[in-house]
Amino acid sequence: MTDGCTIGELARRAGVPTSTVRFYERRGLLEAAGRSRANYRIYGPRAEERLGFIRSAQQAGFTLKDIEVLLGFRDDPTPSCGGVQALIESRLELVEAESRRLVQVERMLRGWLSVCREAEASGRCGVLEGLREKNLEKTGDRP
Amino acid sequence: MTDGCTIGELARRAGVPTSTVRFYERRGLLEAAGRSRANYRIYGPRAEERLGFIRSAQQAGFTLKDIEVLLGFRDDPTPSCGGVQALIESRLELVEAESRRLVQVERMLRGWLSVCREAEASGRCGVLEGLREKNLEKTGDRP
DNA sequence: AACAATCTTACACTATGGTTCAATGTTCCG
DNA sequence: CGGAACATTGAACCATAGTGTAAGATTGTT
Repeated sequence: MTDGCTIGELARRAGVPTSTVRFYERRGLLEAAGRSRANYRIYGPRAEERLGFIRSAQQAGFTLKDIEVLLGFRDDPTPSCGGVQALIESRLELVEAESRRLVQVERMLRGWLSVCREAEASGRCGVLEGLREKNLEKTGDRP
Repeated sequence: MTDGCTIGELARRAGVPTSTVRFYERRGLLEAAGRSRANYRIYGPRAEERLGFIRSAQQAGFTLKDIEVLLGFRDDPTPSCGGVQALIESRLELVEAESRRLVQVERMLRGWLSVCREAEASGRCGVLEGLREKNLEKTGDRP
């Protein structure tokens, strides 16, 4: 018993509600924690790290399902690393694509805004006319 | 009766399933279409444009709820344009923030990948060790 | 001892954006 | 005429990622 904290502590450190921690356990992302005599979940630093990993992976856009796979690779000393690599690569591609898409979206929104402001300057509300006519000038979306 | 197409036609043009078109109608995003004698929905070019607008706005990350508001401003010649502008501006900020975040995520993923590849080169699968130890080197996430 | 805070469980519910189904009616092509 | 392809409806259902609730046990503080 060098350390070990309750679910509330762990959740606070990770910045998630306790309900989420329990939810991850139900989903099998966090292994069932040890229990205190009062049946409270007791977490060690490994759980904290694991939870941190989950949140990071989530930030990267991995679904919980993907994260299950990633965690599986961490847990299992299998020599076939290809699966993770593929997963990460494909996520990277998606992120890159999304990045490019957001640039287009940004341009679109700025366009809308400028229509809005021009119109404002000239008294009328231009959002309707502007958007009605130009629609969005189809910012090339085909892959 | 210059033109007017069925739901299937409209859906095909917009690249969505017919079920989605009906769903949008249920949600009030598309006004109830006119009907043929056989009670088929008949759409004109305005509906097509409106559907296009919805999809574009969705691409920009607006929720259907937001889009309801945007469409409301298009429909209603109210002189108070501020609401839309605010909506668009706030979306733009979110998109910018997300753009920045994705750059971080990209770096993170590349980091994971390089660990992965190094390890591969040296025979072991490094994803576990690598990710276990560095976790993700906390790519500064605080706003 | 009393009281708040924290923990336990199971189950139900939320929001978002649709999709699927069954039963039935209509239109088009050969 | 017949069958394929399309249309109609309401209702139920899906995935994702949780959140909320009730009812009770435990722990820490005063």
